[in-house]
Amino acid sequence: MPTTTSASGSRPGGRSARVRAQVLEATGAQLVEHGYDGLTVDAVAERAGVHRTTVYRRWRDIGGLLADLLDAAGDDGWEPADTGTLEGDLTALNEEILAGVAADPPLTTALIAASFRSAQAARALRAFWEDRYARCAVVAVRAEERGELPPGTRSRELLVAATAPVYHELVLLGTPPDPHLPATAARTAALAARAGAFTGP
Amino acid sequence: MPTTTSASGSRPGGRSARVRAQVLEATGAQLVEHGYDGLTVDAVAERAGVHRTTVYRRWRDIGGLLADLLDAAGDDGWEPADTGTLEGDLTALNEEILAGVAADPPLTTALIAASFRSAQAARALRAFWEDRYARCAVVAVRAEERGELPPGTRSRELLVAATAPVYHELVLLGTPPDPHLPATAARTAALAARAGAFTGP
DNA sequence: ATTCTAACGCAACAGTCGTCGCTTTAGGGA
DNA sequence: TCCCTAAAGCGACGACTGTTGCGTTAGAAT
Repeated sequence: MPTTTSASGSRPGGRSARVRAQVLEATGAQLVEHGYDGLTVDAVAERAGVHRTTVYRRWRDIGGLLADLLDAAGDDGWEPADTGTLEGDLTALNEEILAGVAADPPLTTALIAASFRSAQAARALRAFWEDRYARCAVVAVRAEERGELPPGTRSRELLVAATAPVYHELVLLGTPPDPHLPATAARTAALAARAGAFTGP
Repeated sequence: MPTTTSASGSRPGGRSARVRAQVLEATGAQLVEHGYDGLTVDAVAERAGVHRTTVYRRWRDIGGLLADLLDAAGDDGWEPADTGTLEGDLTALNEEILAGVAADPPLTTALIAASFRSAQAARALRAFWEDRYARCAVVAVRAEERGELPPGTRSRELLVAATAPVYHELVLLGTPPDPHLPATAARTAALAARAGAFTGP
């Protein structure tokens, strides 16, 4: 997570960039240590050694902070695992999701919660997810090349079918993490995909 | 939505019940008219013609109000539609979900948002959903009886697989409502179920 | 080196949220 | 009918959030 990203304003060098780096780092640290409820603008500002008004002016609210954090995080070089089978790839993906959602501190949940309070955070989180799904398209491509899938399979639908149950159980239904939920959801989606559920008009 | 439910306290008659009815009705009306952001304890109290502290003492926060509202709503006689086919039943269910989430005012979204702020609201919402899933079990039973499904299909898994993509797309990913999302998600889940994805160990 | 200005620091402010101690009232029981 | 008490009313309070006007500073331009 590089913190040297240049600010987009007209004075990128020196202080602005430094303040941004300090504040974003403080945001992440505060979120990790005290969860979403402990994530107030005041706490972040104090932790970053910066005045409250500076944060309010540049980021508007906590949602803005998280959005900025997410934009930076989205630029990492993440790629889906390549296990050799469609079901294996989807399972690995779901296991990452499960680990992320069930993690302590609940970073993902905090971001989702924030997205309900801040349109800015919501946009950033959705962009992050869409980017992730786009990167995962290769999973379907590989499966097609191996002959595991009918040609023309719509990767996004397949990926949503595979991952949605994990999010749904953990985030919305609040069921305790089931260690083989990732595999069963992946298997179900792979089965449907092989049967052609995501091809055709 | 009957508002004559008796309060569970030790003084059920008269004032307590009247206040509860007034406050719950005001909560619903305020939510419908001004959305979740306009749903403050103060606004509800004023609307109900009741003092702020009364609301804070009996319901603690907005989450408590919504939880109480949900408990009342869960007692309706809702039943899943019976269309004659598994896929039809699941599609109808998904269409109800889509309508609920995409509705204006966004009642469902407001409840979900509240569940991230209030553990009480979260519990109530989850109980509501589990109750709905339990009532939907009959969909799988009917399908089994028609020979559409292998015996021993786990209804909850099937229902989650069918409905999760709808919630995921609309609530988390924020994609605009796709009118045939309900049908495609239902078809996918039904396909997997027929192939035995939800049977066995 | 000097100047100029975008960005930050600062203090005071209004608005909101949730709590507390006390008083008043309604309604159930004798 | 009278009393007793659970519940509601009331005002004040502290904590937090977000804004504004103004002074200060760092660093970019020349």
